[in-house]
Amino acid sequence: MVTTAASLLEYALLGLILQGPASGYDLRKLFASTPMGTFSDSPGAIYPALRRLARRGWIAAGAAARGGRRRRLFSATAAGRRALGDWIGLDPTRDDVVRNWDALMLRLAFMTGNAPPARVTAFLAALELELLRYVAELEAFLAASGGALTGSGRLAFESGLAGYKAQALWLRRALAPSRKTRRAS
Amino acid sequence: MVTTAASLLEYALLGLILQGPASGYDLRKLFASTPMGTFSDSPGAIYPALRRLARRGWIAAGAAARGGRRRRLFSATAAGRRALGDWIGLDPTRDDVVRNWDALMLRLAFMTGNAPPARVTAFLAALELELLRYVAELEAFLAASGGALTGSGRLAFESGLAGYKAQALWLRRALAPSRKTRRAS
DNA sequence: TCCTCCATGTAAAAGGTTACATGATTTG
DNA sequence: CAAATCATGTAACCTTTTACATGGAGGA
Repeated sequence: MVTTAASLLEYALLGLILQGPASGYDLRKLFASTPMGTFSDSPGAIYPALRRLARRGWIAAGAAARGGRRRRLFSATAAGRRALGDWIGLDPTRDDVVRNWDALMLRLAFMTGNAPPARVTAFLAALELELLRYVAELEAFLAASGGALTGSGRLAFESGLAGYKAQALWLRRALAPSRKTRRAS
Repeated sequence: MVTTAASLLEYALLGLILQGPASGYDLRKLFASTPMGTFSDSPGAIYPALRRLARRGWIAAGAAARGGRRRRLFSATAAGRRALGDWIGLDPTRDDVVRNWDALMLRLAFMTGNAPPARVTAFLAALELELLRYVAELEAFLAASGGALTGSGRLAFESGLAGYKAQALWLRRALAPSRKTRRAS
């Protein structure tokens, strides 16, 4: 069964709710006060997204009434857990690397606890492959037509390249333990 | 006069057209075959965006008919040049760093040729300030509640941090020449 | 009581994605 | 001539942004 994909915000909300029931307001605060701040904390995005998740049957609202204050606590359903698992199971593509890096990192962030531990290293290894391929592409571009880059244009390009290379280094470090294990075994 | 902001895609198109007249197809090919590939090359995005730019008076379509093939060549207007200059003149904010890094790099890329050379170093210096501030925030978060980060969650966080640190390093390198000059003067 | 924060929502507008449509022109 | 490519577009759908709206709870 292939469930149609949800938006990145929806997956972010689903993943957070899977770590424990939460209200829309809780989630907004989370986005406003943690490194998850890359997501918008605007109610006009979050409440409709929660409703969509509920309509899909991935989360469900429980009656709260704790303390008397009006609050809608959402919990994840079994279908929700499965949906996140499916999403996490997607392999990184070139397009992910170029245009959806955020989605890759969100999938990674939610892996522990929602997928078998081996999934993490498999994901990282596949990501390293795609990333190194793309870095090679960028360097080929630089070699071929880098001379045409003007002053600040070149700077911007170098910023991008430096960013991708830093991720490659991070990946090598993150994969080092598992590689050592494999070599030793 | 404050012109209302345009979308990032619109600024990308405007900046490219400022470097020389281009058709929608030219721009699509550019997005499909260069590191500008972070932008979508879908006609459903580009052609409407070009029409919006034309309606604003930032670009204008010239009759082409070169070779007989049907092509609409767009050229930038004086108003377009001014609009891009205004946009480039915006200083980097925290929000830019956290959620609009792409826009920052696009502004930087278009600076040479569309703004006085001093603008580049001023921009980079302001960016360095915001970036270092944000990196400090992230490290404070790690120190305060980093223990709560689960396995793969921690990895994702570290990836982000590594990325920002790499940009900080890139910025220091990019600013090194101008700092040396200032020290010497 | 007044103000602030908690908490949830709605409505309009705009932009992008996806998919489809259409013709002209090279190229094999 | 057929197929691929050039070149431009349109329409439906979905999500996000922005701004506004509402009402209860708690503190000064």
